[in-house]
Amino acid sequence: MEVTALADDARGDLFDPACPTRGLLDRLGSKWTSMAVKVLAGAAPAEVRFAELRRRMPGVSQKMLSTTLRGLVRDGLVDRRVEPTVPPRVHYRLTALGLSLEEPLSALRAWAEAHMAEIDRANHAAAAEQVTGADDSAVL
Amino acid sequence: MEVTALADDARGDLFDPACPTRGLLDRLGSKWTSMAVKVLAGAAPAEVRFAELRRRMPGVSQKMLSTTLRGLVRDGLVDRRVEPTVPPRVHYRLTALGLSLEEPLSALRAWAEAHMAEIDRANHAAAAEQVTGADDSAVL
DNA sequence: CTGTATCCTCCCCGATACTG
DNA sequence: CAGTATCGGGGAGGATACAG
Repeated sequence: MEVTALADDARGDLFDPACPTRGLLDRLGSKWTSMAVKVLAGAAPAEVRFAELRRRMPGVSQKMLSTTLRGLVRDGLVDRRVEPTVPPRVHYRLTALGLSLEEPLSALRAWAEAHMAEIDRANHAAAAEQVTGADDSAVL
Repeated sequence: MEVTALADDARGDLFDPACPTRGLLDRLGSKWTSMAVKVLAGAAPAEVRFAELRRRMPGVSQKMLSTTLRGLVRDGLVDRRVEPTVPPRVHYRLTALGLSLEEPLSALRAWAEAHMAEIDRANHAAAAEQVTGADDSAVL
């Protein structure tokens, strides 16, 4: 692996200071991050083990869960505690910073649950216009 | 181009109903979406023209702005109004749905502005541990 | 049990050029 | 002015195998 250890998980040196939101959304946008935060937040302040975390995130692979958690730990949003047994047990929990993120994030989740169906309908309507020859005057 | 017109902008038939948040974050995660919403929300209820929008989003290309806006229109978050002049003028503004998204989204922006620097520091600290041989006892 | 190492595929996004 | 068409690089992320 050599010197590549430096660039290991680095997602670039962040972003344009004028728009920190992009840096945050790049992270939350990665497929499993928000779900991991959700599960960890739901269990807080208790810890969650790797396998348990995986069970609560249907569809995630070992690799992606590992990668996701490493990113969160690196960002200081999650704490990682290793129980030095054989086999090892690894526990994760949100840091104070991670917990503080849960608040605005849950607001976004609430919006999603309330309005994503509407977005879904808008998409299907747009698709329908395509097949009907973009005849928008008759829609509805 | 043929029948591909159907699949044109379709980002899949959405997502697992159990997690509408993923569908939303997939959209907000795309590079220019959140910025476009921000600019449009800042101008609301006024409309913003394509070129003006582009000026307020430093670094965006014509193609990506066009693609981003098309996605937002398709999702029902943005309205598009064409002034049939020569050359044409096209105006964009958030729909009621788009405006409602701005609320939780601005909360996320506030969190980002308040805490991304901290995440930045955590990342640099993690990088530093790599070069020092993971000696975390001496950090700080 | 909790990871890491490879390989490989898909698609996001940027650059560039062209159109009405 | 407001787009669309095309090409190409690079990274996200899934499958699989292996390790401590």
